[in-house]
Amino acid sequence: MRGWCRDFQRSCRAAGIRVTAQRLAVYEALAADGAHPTADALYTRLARVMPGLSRTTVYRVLDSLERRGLIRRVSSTAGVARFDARPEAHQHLVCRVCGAIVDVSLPTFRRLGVPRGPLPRFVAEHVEVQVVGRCAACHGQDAGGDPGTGT
Amino acid sequence: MRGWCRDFQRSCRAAGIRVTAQRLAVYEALAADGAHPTADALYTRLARVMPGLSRTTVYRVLDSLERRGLIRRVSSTAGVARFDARPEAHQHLVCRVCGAIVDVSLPTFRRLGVPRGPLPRFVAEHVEVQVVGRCAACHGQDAGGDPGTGT
DNA sequence: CTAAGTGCAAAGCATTTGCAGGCTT
DNA sequence: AAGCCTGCAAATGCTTTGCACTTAG
Repeated sequence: MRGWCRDFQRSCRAAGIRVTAQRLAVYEALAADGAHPTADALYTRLARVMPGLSRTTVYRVLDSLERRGLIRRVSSTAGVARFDARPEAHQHLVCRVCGAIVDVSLPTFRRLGVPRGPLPRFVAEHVEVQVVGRCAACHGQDAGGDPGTGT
Repeated sequence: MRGWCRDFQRSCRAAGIRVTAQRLAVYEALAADGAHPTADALYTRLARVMPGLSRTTVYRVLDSLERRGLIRRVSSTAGVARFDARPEAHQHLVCRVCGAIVDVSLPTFRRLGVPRGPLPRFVAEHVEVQVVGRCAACHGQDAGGDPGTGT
């Protein structure tokens, strides 16, 4: 219940960025949320406990952490950015209607790493696997609506 | 050089949507472009040959085709929507800096289909595999800039 | 004929940027 | 002390919506 904090501070120093209350807060909130929150979701949650926090800062913090590889921006079919602090390899179920993202661990993909073959002028960093479809709430529609909350 | 047209018309009828000049044009332009163009890129290209075409229409056409499954919205880490008309299974190299998407065919993933295991209240439609990293133009930066054009 | 599709202009959100302080190092 | 970070407000950029007209079926 305290380890992540020291680890995170170490990571920040190693990455050459300063340890600020905002970075700590955003990282903790993200790590505690398994639903791949959006920047705005994190802001809303944090603003309650950290008045004065700016939405801009949340965006900037997420951006800087992603640049140093401390968190990931998960790719999605919806237009809003979603983030992930979980380092372990896992796959995503993404609903093409409401954009919800759920973690899964599919044995078939579990041990597939970054392909070692010659990639055309490209530096591979990691592989993302997404099962695209429709979640329970969105089953029935073809797409376009927003029946689920996506959380 | 004419087959796609009749096939597309048939698909539209089967999907219950009308065959219009705009739909034909957008679909043809998308199918002819291997770079996973954005809605705006398609609009710009088409506006030259089809004056009066509206950007709104391009968005709406892409949306309706995606809803019926005639094309796909490819998931990406960047904020702009990119589309794909290629039905064959393939994987994507996505640059996390400039958002460029390149097709690849990785033997390891080639024959991996939608997992048949019990997915938690989810209707799986297809699987997407992305190798995230940095393209040649963006190598050197950590992220954030826009050195490449992404096309 | 009639409902789906289109164009235009304006609105809507998510995200970014400029600038003046504030706080980590 | 120096410069990275933050907050605020305004700007940007992609995408959607309202409305009246057009056109495929």
